Amino acid sequence: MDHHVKGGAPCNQSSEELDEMDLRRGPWTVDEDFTLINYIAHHGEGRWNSLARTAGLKRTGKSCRLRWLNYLRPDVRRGNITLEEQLLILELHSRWGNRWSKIAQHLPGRTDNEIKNYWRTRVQKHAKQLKCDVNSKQFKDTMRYLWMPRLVERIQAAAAASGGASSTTTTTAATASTIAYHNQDYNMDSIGSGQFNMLTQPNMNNNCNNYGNFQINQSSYTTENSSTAASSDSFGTQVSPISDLTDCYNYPINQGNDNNNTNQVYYQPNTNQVAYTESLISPGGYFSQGLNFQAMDQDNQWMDGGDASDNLWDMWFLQQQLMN
DNA sequence: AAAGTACGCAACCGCCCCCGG
DNA sequence: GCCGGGGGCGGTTGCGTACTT
Repeated sequence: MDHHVKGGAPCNQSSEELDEMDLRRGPWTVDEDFTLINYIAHHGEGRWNSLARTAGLKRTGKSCRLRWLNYLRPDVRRGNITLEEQLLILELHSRWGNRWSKIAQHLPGRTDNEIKNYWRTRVQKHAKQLKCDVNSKQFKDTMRYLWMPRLVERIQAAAAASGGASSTTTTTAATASTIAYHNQDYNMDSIGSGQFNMLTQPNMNNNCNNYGNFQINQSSYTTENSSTAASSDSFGTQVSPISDLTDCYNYPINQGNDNNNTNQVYYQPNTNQVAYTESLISPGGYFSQGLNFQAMDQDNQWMDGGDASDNLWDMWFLQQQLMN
């Protein structure tokens, strides 16, 4: 698609100027991407307005910057938000609110835009379903006491299922949790490092599936034998690349992240061993309110792909918790 | 099969801050 | 101190696609 939309002047430029300069808006073409990449490869980034002019791009500097940062950067990661990343986003958002760029700094390769989109499309959706404000204490408590512990359970379960983790699903309360987050090396064999190598592929998921190696060294969560957590991840040994908050209460697992736009240009990320350590969990533990998730797991397939009645039950339960 | 709806996400917009002249 | 350009950030929009009826 080749939009050539006019109107809506960017900063400091009138629409007449835009017309005069024949600036383009809308989706970027492969040629434009290539031009931008090559220019930055030779001249570096920054001074975006002059960059756009010098490179011959009929785009605003802001548009170039955004395209580069959110899409073309070699180390940018897009696609499935892992369970670990979801947990991080929830935690960091509870700390900082809508400070997307700040949150993004703690998720290597993720952009503020993607995190913001995730929050709006996933988290806010659930707040809406629960008929409460996303900024309300009730909703924050729901995240803290329901969703985040479940995410941790699933992370642990996935790690245990993979056979490479020493953690168990039975843990005791501890003072703090330290989560080490390591990127795996990306396969650069086919593309050669240090250059901008373009490859067109239907999606990037293959590059992301094994991305997270999320270790929970200590846990504040008391989950005990969570059979559901172990079985809820239909993707077996991997930390599910396809998941979101929906399956925290029996909504069908989102099969989104289609990224099937074969016209787009993707890059193999070349992030190498980006280590992240963050003390995430507050000493009090998420289960301080004594919610019996195990019982819910067994009786109601908590977080699993239940049927409609399960959904209703879970919604009812959540609302009861919010009432308390 | 077609129409309607919901969803995900790339891109844009406007505001703001910083910094150099 | 003022001004203008560059850049960052959060909010919003609109399109393509998946899903539902």
